[in-house]
Amino acid sequence: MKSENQSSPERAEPTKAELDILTVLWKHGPSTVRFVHEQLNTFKEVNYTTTLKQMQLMAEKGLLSRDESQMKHVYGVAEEEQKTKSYLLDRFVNHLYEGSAGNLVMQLLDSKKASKDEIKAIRALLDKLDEEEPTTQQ
Amino acid sequence: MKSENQSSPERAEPTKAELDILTVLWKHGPSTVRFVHEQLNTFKEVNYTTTLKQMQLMAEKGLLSRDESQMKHVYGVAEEEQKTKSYLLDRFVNHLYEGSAGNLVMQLLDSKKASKDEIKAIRALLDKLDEEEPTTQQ
DNA sequence: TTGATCGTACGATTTTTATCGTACCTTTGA
DNA sequence: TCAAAGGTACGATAAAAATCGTACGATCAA
Repeated sequence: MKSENQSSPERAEPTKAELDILTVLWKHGPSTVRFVHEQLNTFKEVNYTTTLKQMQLMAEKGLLSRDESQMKHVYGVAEEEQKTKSYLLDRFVNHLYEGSAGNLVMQLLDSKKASKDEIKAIRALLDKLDEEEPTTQQ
Repeated sequence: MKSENQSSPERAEPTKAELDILTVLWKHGPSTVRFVHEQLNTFKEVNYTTTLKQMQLMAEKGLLSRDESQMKHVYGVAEEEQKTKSYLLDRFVNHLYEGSAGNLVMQLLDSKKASKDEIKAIRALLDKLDEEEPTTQQ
């Protein structure tokens, strides 16, 4: 069984180190500490117990859930990847772009951070949005 | 051998409190500590000397520049607003969207964070990009 | 059965960020 | 001229985040 801890009305902004761990779990799915630790060490140096402690703390905070039915506990993210990212994106937009997603995108496109294919994909998405919902919010 | 800290030349990721200050300066241009402090206090409580110290530190770090020809020093951002934002955006995209601006935009549009007008503006920008530079980077 | 290995738990400590108290200088106006 | 008001400087401290050392339980192969 997963340990439940579903109380997250108050959401915490993941710290840097936490985000690194979340990233690994998003990419690989539920994993052991050992595995996460190895992944982290491909780009930074940390002691095993540091990773362990970090993940324990995160589980406690409700950022991760864990299956402790085996000795090697398996940790997974507590919330949908998209949900969390969406939240972070929201904060980002609010802080840096006065809440205007358009402003952000414009800078993104303007500074050529998007590749051609990406631009194409974006346009396609725009079209799709356009036709499926003539009446949007706001 | 782990890759040593090589990320970027020397740019520091502004912390939360620092970002608040930058935001004020971006919005109002070069200002005195007093003014910034008052702005900050419209949405959070901080002591005057806290703001002062923070700004001094930021100046020391190179995030702000200051004109001390008057007793009331005037602080301004050391770097273009867009340049800094662009940097932050870049980090954000890299961390959360595997460097794919397209992914970010898609989520942005998908989760309806962009208003109709914004979408329109984005499309216009796309068109402009498209015609002016058939040969893009990357 | 036993010791090497691998796992978790968790208290301390270090490092980084944020905040504040206080000293002391300048300006101003009564 | 002098005290109040408002400015900077800066050391200390608090709070938050990150790291590590060590204890100790389980597993497993010899």
